Amino acid sequence: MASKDRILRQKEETRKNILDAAYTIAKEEGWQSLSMRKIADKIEYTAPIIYEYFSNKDAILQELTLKGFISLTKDLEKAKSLSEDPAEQLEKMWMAYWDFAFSDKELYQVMYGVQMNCCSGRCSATENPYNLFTGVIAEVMKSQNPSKEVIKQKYFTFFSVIHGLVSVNMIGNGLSTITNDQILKDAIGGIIKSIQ
Amino acid sequence: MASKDRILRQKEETRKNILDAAYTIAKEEGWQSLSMRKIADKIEYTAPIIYEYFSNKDAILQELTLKGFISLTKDLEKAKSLSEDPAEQLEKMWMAYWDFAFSDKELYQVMYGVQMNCCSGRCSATENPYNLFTGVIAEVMKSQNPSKEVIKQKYFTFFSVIHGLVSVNMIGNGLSTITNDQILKDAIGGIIKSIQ
DNA sequence: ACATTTGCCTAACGGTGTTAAACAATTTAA
DNA sequence: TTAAATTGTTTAACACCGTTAGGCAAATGT
Repeated sequence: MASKDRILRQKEETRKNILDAAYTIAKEEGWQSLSMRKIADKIEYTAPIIYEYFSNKDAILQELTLKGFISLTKDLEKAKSLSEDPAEQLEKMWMAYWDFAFSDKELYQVMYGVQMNCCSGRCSATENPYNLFTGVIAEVMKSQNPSKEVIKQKYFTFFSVIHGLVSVNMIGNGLSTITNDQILKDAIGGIIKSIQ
Repeated sequence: MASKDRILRQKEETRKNILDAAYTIAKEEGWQSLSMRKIADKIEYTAPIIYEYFSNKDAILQELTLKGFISLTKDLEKAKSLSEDPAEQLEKMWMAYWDFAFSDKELYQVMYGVQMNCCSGRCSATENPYNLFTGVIAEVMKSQNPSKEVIKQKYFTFFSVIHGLVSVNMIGNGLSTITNDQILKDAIGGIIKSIQ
């Protein structure tokens, strides 16, 4: 029966619709006002239907988080491919990270719990950006034969700076875009120089 | 009638009790599970009473935020007083900031919207830490005659690094305390050196 | 003593996430 | 083809949330 396939495709589609609806609502009204009933409304169903696709609301957020990390990883890989020089790669990657945070603001919020209580459980895809960055950092530092621990430490230094800057900007601080750009480039450049 | 005074004192006490109860519940179960009815339970009243002291739940969070900034400011002033050298003052102040974030974790969360949707409206006390820090930064950089804008920028560089590191640690990252301390001291030291 | 204010509570409204039960439609079996 | 079983979907409900309105009882003022 080929109709089975069609039904399966349809099921997959509603699943996708639920995720899309959730993300759309979050973009339009913020995560705070996202509700199961609103999602149901948007996909033209009633709320309990959603529970046949996701075990609860948190599972929806978790799946969006996963999608976010996949998307971010793609951006980072693309940025890396723009250069051959590790130091340049690193700079471009963090810039891509920064761009991601603001072009997919709500996704970033749910991924890192900015201004919202995100799902605690972490998926394995979380580690993809980590692996990408530490790989390039290792390349930049290779003349120093750094330990895994040192690389990890350097990564978190980078991450703290960028994530801090992102958070501060999402909460709203009264800094101009130009100033932010300068802080960002200064910080990234500074750390890269310090590890070379 | 001196009984008026007693009643006024009692009213002030319940107000304080509400704030204390809210903070206690947040510490015990997290901000997410804080509810008006739980607060009422803890102070042995029913929920509507709270609205005679605070216009709504957000007002409670806002007042706790205010208390947080006052407390943080006090810590920063104390740290500053430990040294006469501006650069040293700056280091000690950021260390105090770090300590505050973890000894009053929930307060920090509500102040800066980490893992929760904090109240958007900012009180004037928010600017107290800002003024303290920029004052000392200006002192450190005084030989360069920096503009207000530059000082602001340097402040936000500091802030981003520290707040980023704090956020990352509150979300949970798998870094040891020692590593964090090292990153923190490296970062603070690095920035101070870069502005001297 | 009565009238008024005050303190506090119960009940309710509209919302939330989530579950159970009922109904309708479709597929399967006889 | 008709009866049975399965699937899709909805309605109703539960327990909770923030918040408001109304009423009761005690304390206060006159």
